[in-house]
Amino acid sequence: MDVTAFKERLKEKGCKLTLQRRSVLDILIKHSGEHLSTEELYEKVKENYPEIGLATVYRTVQLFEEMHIIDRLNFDDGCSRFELASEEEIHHHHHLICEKCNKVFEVENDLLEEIESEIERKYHFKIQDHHLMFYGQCEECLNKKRGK
Amino acid sequence: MDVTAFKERLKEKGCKLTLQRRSVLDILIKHSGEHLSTEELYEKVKENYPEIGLATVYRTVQLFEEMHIIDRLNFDDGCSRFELASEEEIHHHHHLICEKCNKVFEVENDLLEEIESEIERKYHFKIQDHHLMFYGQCEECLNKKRGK
DNA sequence: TTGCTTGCAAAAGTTTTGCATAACC
DNA sequence: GGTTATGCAAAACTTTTGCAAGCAA
Repeated sequence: MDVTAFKERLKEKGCKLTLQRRSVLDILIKHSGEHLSTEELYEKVKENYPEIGLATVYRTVQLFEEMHIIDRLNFDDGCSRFELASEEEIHHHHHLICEKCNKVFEVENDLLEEIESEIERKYHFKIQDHHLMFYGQCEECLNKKRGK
Repeated sequence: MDVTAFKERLKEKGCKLTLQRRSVLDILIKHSGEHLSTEELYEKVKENYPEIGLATVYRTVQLFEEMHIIDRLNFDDGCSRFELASEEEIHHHHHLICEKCNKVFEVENDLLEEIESEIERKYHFKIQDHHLMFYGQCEECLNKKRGK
C-alpha cells in the first residue's frame, strides 16, 4: 500500500495520517509473515521513532484492524499477533503451529469453500471469514525426536 | 467420566483427587456446550463450594488441559474459555461466531481429513489437532437486519 | 483554528506465583 | 507422615483509558 492510498483510506474514516501510523504500517510491511505482537511492533517502531508510546501502537493496531489492513491472530501465547490482510477478496491461508518448538508455518490452501457453503446452507449462517489452525509437530521436531 | 476413572487418570499424573477438582469437573459436565471462562467456572463452583479460590480454578483448568480432559478455546474476548474434550479419538466440531451478537454456535462437521492429509504430505507436518472458527452473522441477526 | 492524536501514567482485567496452611493417600 | 494442593495476597502481564499537550488539515 502506498502513502497516498493509505491517507485516502484513513480520511474515509475521518482519521489523520500521522508519522506514528505510517511507521507502524512500515514495520508491518517490512516484517510481513512474522506475526508480530503489539509489544514487538512497538520495539521495532522505536528503533526509528524512539518517542512513540506503547499505547499509540495499541490504538493503531485497533484502527488497522477495523480498516481491515491487518488481521488479529491468536496463538494462545498471551497476546494478540498481527499480519497484513491480503488484498484479494478471497484470501486465506491457514496456520500450522508446532507444539514442540512453537514455530508457526503458513499454508497456502483454501479448499474450505465446500465446507463453508454446506454450513451456510445448513445453519443459515452468513460466513464472512474464518480462522483455521492445525496443531502438531513440524518436520524438524519430528526428525529430532527420531534422532535423525 | 466417573469418579473412579477420574481418580485413576489423576494418579497417572501423580496428582491427587481433591474436592476442588471434582467440583470443577462437575460444573464442566453440567454446563457442557457453554464455553465457560475460568471466572465463570469459579462463580459456578462457588455456589456449592464457597471456599474455593480463583487461583485453584486457574490451576485446575491448566491441569485438565494437560490431561486432555478439556480444550482451551479463544474467542478473542479477553479470556480463555473451555469445553469438555470429546471422548472419541477423532471427533471435531467447529465454531460459528456471530460478529453482531457474539453468540457461538457449534457445527457438527469434520470434512477436514482431506485437507489434513494434503497438508501432512506437502509440509511434512504431523497434525494432531485443529481449531476452525467461522466468523459472520447468525440467522437471527440476518433477519433483524432485514427488518423481518 | 478545530478536532483528531499522542505520550504518559494510572487503571483495569486476566493469569501466575510465593508461601504458609490444609488435605489427600 | 510425606507430599501434593489450596487459599490468599501480591505480582506479572497485556490492554485500555483519562487527560493535558501536540499536531494535522
